[in-house]
Amino acid sequence: MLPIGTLAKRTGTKVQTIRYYEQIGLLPEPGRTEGGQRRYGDKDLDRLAFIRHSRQLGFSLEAIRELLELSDSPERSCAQVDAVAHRQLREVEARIDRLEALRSELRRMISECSADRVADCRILEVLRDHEECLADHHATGA
Amino acid sequence: MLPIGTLAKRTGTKVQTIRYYEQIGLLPEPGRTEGGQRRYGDKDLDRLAFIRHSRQLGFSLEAIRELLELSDSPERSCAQVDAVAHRQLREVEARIDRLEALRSELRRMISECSADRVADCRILEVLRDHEECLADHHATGA
DNA sequence: ATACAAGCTACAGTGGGTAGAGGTTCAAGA
DNA sequence: TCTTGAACCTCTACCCACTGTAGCTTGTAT
Repeated sequence: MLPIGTLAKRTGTKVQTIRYYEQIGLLPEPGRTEGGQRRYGDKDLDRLAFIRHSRQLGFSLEAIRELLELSDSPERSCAQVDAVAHRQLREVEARIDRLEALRSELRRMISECSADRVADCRILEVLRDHEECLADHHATGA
Repeated sequence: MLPIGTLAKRTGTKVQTIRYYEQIGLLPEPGRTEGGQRRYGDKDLDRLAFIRHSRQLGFSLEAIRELLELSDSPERSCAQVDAVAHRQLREVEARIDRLEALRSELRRMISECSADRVADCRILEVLRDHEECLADHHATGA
């Protein structure tokens, strides 16, 4: 039975994060010692590893919750798993598109500025006047 | 003199966001009517437009604060403005790189799964076992 | 005079954690 | 067995950039 610090090291997770996952119901409440310290088994290790790997691939905790539930019913069709993964892929692709648009805007802006003084700086001018605002008014994921 | 709702519409900002910008000192405290309602002038409109354009390009509020300060001293060299813009460009490029890595991982994962049942699902398997974890343990910007 | 849209303040919540205060427990060495 | 000290515990607040709500007040048009 592993204490929380060991679980943390093995999975590359912070101790607080593990407790946070427990708090939001992503990890089950583990057993405790008489003194009240958490003790984990291999199943917990696997589950946490699953969560961390999924996070590394950009899945939200809600999506991970869904994947974990699905993986608990091994006889079901995996179409739903596929759907979650595709959704994630689409989200990543959308973020890339958005960031690539930003990148070219920034590059253009920077390349146009050859001024010395702030008063003539093209960068600031673009930021002030920026006519062709980017399509939407959403956040940029900054 | 414009009330806050008009300013909001003209700049594509929510009313609460304008009050938030004021609260954190990004917008100056405007004049008020006798009854206590905010009234804005053209300078405020310009400043808010600058902020929104910069946000659309992904600049953080801290970076915007810096840009606004710089643009208040028109005789200074614009090298610092350039530096802020370049820093932003590098951040965007880094995020793109990261997301492109995620995208290919996701694509590979999805393409490998041709199972019917959750029990044989390659996607879940990859999430469980994912050996070659991506380089770092940072957040993904999700 | 009245109706009602639009304004006001203050506080809570989002996602995904992270940091710290202040106290307790576990395990190893003497 | 005692003592040390690292690791654990709970609870709370903080990060970013907003967004939403409750409950009230003000401005404006008719």
